[in-house]
Amino acid sequence: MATGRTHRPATRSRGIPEATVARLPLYLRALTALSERSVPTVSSEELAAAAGVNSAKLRKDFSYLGSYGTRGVGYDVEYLVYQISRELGLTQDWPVAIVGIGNLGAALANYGGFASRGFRVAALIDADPAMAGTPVAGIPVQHTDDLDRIISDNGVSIGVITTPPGAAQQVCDRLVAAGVTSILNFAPTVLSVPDGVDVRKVDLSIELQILAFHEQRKAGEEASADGGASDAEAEQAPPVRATPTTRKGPDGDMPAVMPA
Amino acid sequence: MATGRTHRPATRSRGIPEATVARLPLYLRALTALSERSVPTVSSEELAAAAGVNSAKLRKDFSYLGSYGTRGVGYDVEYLVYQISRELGLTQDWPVAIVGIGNLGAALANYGGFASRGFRVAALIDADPAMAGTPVAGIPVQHTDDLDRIISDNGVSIGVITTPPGAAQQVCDRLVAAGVTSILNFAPTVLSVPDGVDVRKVDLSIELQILAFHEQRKAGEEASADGGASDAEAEQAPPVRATPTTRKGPDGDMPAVMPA
DNA sequence: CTTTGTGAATCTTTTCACAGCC
DNA sequence: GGCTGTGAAAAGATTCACAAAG
Repeated sequence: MATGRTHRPATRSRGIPEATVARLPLYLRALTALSERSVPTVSSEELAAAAGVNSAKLRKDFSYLGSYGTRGVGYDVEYLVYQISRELGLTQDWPVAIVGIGNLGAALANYGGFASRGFRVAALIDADPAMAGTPVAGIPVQHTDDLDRIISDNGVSIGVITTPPGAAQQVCDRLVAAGVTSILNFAPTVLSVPDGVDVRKVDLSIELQILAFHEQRKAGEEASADGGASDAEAEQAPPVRATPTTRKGPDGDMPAVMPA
Repeated sequence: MATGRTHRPATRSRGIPEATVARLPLYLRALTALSERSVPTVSSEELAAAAGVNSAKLRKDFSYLGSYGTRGVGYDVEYLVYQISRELGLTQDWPVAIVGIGNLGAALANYGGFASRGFRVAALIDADPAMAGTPVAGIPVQHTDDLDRIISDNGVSIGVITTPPGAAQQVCDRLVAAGVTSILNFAPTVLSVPDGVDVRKVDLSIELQILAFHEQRKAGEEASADGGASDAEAEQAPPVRATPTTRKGPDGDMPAVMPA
């Protein structure tokens, strides 16, 4: 949902579809669970169920990585864990810096599942001088002034932004200038970055709004069932358009023209 | 990325594509910013830039809602804010319950942008009896035993799960039994829910893994440029497959057969 | 002249269904 | 017999490009 950037116009490198990449972590999680239970092999059907997808999709996804299964048997769990980990680049260590140590930043720093898979919180950075030195999750917070040096010294290439929205773009620019090429943005802002930098966003508010959309549908569905254009639903006086021309909202439109 | 469930086989109701729905909150945010700056109208080009998409996509998206623009002029900001809000169901109040008040749950409870758009934290629920009564973000934490009653009393239809992964499915089941039909899941677990319930997930670890994938590509690209199968990269001894048959990983495969 | 709204073309993703292999 | 791997078909999303409207 986020990036789509290709930092080189979709060169015919080893092309794994983006949708597939986004599911590999899911498979990996399911496989890790099986591995811990010492399950030796798993079928596409079983694994798909554990990952919450259908088996055809899973098989197609795996086919982009190579032929790692055995017909009539399934997939070797350990082998597949290794292959997917390698494909995702998790056989190496990724130092990560979190910028903006408020409630959310601190929560992420404390989050266990973070370190579990190759990711290591290498630095915490905040603009508040009062926080400098205070340890959060055992890691001392450092001041933004030193951002550049902190990034270089730790070889950070992945940055996590948990600042207030107003500071996000500036922080982003500084991270990029310091050499960060992947950013996970929790601030509700659209970040603009140069080509070659990937941004993914996580936005609570957006997720809730998407849920609200569907929720509303469900509520409306109970009442409908006849195809008629139902009566109004305008609880508050909606704003009137500047030029009240021919609008054609498919249904539930503004209730006729209203005086301002 | 998350739901895909249709709780009725994609009935020809007012069909707005899922991809469009996922972008509406983005447009709304950009529009709200314009509204606050009292900008009266905006072109698809400008708005698209502010939302971080291209203008053709934006126009197509809006076309599903109806014809709300004026040719040669653009879109009326206030009018569009209202229309999108209504479409997303944000003209009504959505009481939300957060279950699992650890670091993350508390951070979300404190998160400002939460309340801003129709969402209201109606209840905080945790399994730890010691937390009961303690206020977090001004809201007293209640015990899981009362989950059922809390959900009904507050008319909650959207639940947020921030429990440890082991508890997530159970909490989910209880929420659904109590009447919740939309769930935002922060726990790294695949939730199974009955038809008619929507689940969206937010997973930090997955996002980082996707970034790592692309990051790895970038690093590899510098070195390559010749099409040759490069030499190994196996830092650790990888697991050997049970039946070491003909695998054909497209490149960077396991370094020949190894004795266990 | 400017900018929307939208068919048509293109690209991506998912699903189907079955040949091929164990 | 069971299960993977994959072409081919279908569905969905994005982009193009331009007629229609102001």
